[in-house]
Amino acid sequence: MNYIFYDLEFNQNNINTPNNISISQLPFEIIQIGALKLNESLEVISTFNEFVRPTVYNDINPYVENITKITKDMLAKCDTFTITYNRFIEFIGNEDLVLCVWGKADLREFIRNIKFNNLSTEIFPTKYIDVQKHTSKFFKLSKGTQIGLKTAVELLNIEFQENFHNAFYDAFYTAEVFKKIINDNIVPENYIYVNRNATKNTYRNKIDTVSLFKQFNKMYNREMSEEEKSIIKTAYNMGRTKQFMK
DNA sequence: GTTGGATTACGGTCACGATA
DNA sequence: TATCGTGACCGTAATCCAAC
Repeated sequence: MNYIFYDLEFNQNNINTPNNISISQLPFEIIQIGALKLNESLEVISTFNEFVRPTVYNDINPYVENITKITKDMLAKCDTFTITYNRFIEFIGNEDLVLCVWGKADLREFIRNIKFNNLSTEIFPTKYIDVQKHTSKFFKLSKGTQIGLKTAVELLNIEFQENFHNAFYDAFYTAEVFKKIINDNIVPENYIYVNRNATKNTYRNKIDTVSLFKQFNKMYNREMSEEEKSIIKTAYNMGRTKQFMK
């Protein structure tokens, strides 16, 4: 089984350059894919490093440009996502493989970009290892706390070669971290893409507590106490559910 | 069978920390 | 700056069970 360590750099909407694409459709557009293929002995057998010309957010968000050092000019002559994705699929090959990523965001956004470009997700592997999750476990971090890649590299005494926030080098560092923490408890999982926006519950509206308490203040001609506010809020919710209606 | 209290399961919200 | 995942917390609904 081969390991594909990959990382992505994204561009996102720039508030100063509005476009016609709904942010929920494609909040992050991939502008760089970096990857390393390792064999079962964790030896690098091939690499992949390509920039992607954006077609949605054509101007690089200043924040993204600052941390990635990727400029609009650098991407002007690059291929679009569709072409680069096909080359990436060729790169990973047909062998048995597992994707290794630093956090599940790179899986989610990769699939979202594939779907947005009307490409097939059938050929995209679903077997993955979240190296960030296992590294957090390795360092026995409290639940909900995820270690950053740079911190992990420092704590594991991995030699710095390049700056972070470069997809290829971040993939490289992810592989180096993995080599340090690998153990028998780390097994591949199956990734299921969920479009969060599509599953958001829309029937429940938020209570305007400010207006609600203001109304009570007016009715009783005084400020409601914190305890009273709590009771009012609970009673209001009970009324909405009609659970005590006869 | 009905009632009412206790427990459990589920889902929504929020804060936090991570990503680019 | 925008977005998302995770876990804690909270409230509601469903379920269980004892008492009658």
